[in-house]
Amino acid sequence: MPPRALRTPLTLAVLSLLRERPRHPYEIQALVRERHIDQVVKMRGGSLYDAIDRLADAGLITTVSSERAGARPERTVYAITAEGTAVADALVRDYLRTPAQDFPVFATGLAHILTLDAATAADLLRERREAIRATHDRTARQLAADTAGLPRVVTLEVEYAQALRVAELAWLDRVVRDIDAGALPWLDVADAPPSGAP
Amino acid sequence: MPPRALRTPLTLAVLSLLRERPRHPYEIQALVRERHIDQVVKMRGGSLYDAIDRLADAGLITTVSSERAGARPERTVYAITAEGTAVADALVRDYLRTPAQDFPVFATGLAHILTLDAATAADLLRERREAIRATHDRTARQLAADTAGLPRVVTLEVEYAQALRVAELAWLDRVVRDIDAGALPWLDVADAPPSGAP
DNA sequence: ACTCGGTTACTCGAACTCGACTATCCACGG
DNA sequence: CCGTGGATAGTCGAGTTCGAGTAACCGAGT
Repeated sequence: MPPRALRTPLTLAVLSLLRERPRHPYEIQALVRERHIDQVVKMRGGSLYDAIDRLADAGLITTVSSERAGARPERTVYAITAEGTAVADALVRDYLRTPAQDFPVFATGLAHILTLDAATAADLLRERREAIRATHDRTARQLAADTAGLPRVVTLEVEYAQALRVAELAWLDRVVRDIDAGALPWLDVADAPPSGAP
Repeated sequence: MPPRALRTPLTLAVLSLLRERPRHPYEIQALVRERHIDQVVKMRGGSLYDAIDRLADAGLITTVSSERAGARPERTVYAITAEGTAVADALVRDYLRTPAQDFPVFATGLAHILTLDAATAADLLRERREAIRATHDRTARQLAADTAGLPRVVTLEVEYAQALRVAELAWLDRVVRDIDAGALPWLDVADAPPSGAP
């Protein structure tokens, strides 16, 4: 099992794109944007080049050629190796099978909600709800348009994110209503440390 | 607005604990574990000390004293400053109001599901469902026990995570059923790049 | 002709993260 | 009384991430 740094969402994206055919880093970057993979995988600036270097050092990908068009910087083309394919496969299985410890920042916000008063909290949650509702509606339209062209299996991750959005909307609705109705008793900050379970 | 590195879930946790009263780093670390804040906020080894150093450099917290008990390492006690309190407040509001771009690794897995065949994928998703179901049941019992003691408002983030779990379970049920029934047409890998939207 | 913005294609250093390590004290069994 | 394991408290350096910078090319205007 290769080290942690070779088993990240970004390295998986790289391996997958190289699985289709050899490419150079910039092409990968462009594809990640074009196919909206960056909505699912965090990719910022130079970290892609770093990831590719690591993969090459570990032998999961190899240099195929080094073209140069004019006096522009060199383009190194990489291809996936057998080990790379194996790792990619194992990674996909892992990601699907094992629920990971994600740390959504909203949960952090909720853990500290008692530093605010009830009315303010309700207002903020309402704002959040509207923002999510907007994203939801946009995604719904997009998914509807897709069903006319794309097979469902290629947009599963969008469908999943949408399902979570629906659930969060419903949850926010309930909580906001409860706060407004006084059905969610508030506490004085001094009494209650902003914590989780006991 | 302070830089990104001072506006992370971990720094917020530190600021919140110091809001209660001055503490030294190890005490903060212990509290984070004790109150299960580490279920919501990523905290590994020395990163806490790094975060505290940064907060101190930026003046959001200050050294109050440096006790030494016996020949043990020194314990530096920190307290929150007015700026620190302001930043913590703004952060909580931000986290509650603005839906963030989280990157759940499961979505990455889904984006690459076509590198597997349908039967394998269904098996993996079933495994995932059972794991989540287990967590769900454990959490449900814990929440039920809490209602006898803790006010609901202090376990909101647990309730939220649970709501998302329920939604994911339902979604997984549907997808697994559809795959089993052949109602989710699969594609040949060659035809379909593992991508998101068009 | 000239420059202006956009695209191509990386490079680099500063900042950040993380796990492994250090070192002391204390309680307790043998 | 001696060692052993856990709690106390933090250090360190190697490895990673990130944003800003560099630098050439290209087409469309003016």
